[in-house]
Amino acid sequence: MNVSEAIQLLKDHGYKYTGKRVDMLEFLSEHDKYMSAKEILEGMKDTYPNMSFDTIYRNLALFEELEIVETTELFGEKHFRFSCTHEEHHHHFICLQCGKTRKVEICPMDHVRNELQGYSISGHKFEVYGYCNKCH
Amino acid sequence: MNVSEAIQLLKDHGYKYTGKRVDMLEFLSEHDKYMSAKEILEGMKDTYPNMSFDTIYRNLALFEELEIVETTELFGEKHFRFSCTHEEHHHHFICLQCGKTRKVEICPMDHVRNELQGYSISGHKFEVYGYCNKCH
DNA sequence: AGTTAAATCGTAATCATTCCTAATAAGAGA
DNA sequence: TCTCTTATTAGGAATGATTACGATTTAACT
Ligand SMILES: [Mn+2]
Ligand SMILES: [Mn+2]
Ligand SMILES: [Zn+2]
Ligand SMILES: [Zn+2]
Repeated sequence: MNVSEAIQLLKDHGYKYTGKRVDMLEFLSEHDKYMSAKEILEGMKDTYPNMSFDTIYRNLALFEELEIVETTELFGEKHFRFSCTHEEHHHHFICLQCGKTRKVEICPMDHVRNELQGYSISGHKFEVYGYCNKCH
Repeated sequence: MNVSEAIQLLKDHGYKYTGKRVDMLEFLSEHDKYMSAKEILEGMKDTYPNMSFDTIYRNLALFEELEIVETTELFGEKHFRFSCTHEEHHHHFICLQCGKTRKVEICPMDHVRNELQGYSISGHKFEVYGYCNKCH
């Protein structure tokens, strides 16, 4: 996933092309980290000083629906990052200080499916928490 | 972990023995599932019709601190279940309909530590979501 | 340029969780 | 058992993230 692909995805689904959406997508794609709605709004302040929280949340929800972003819960708040879905399925180490992520290649699901035969599996989450070199 | 051990743990840390705490612990230990604060309050209604949300949240926070319960985020709300810490480290399949859990023995961390050398790892989460036999 | 529906702003409402204060009760000691 | 101290609790207010809403603006199409 990159910004152009994301914009095309929006168009394909009949959504409009707006400067605010492009800015959000660019901001997200430039940061390899999980960010809260507030942080993302903050990042828009330069170009769009009066951008509304409603716009942030509505667009993030849309991005999530189209799998343009992936989300997780950190410190009781929803956090968002640009999707890694172009790459092969993987998970993340997440720095609890700065939110930065690092790929973790191992996915435990391959081994788990045997263990859970007969269950209807719809998803899974695997995240490693800690502190990156800069924040340690 | 069982109810007696949990009560002893509270005493050891200088906390008082109250009927409400015992009831919460028993209710939690009787249910092998993740529950919200509201569900737990609801479960207390028979014996303590006027129990306050503050009491629920305060005691749950205390239980969490003493590792009597373990928590996760489901549907945007914090959920709690009686701890499995007496057993060897493991993870859970969680039914998104009824909250029931099932042990998953595999823990991916053994394989991951090599991948993340140099990082300071403080925790991890691995959960499998889906629907149990009854809810499927 | 005109039309239409989506997008946005600003603000109000919602909902889970936390905070606060006065009243209550557990535990320790006399 | 009585008293004292301090933790615990109820009830309601406050907080903070997220969602909903009506009025206005704007992208996309003709
Ligand atoms: Mn990634
Ligand atoms: Mn378990
Ligand atoms: Zn996986
Ligand atoms: Zn593990």
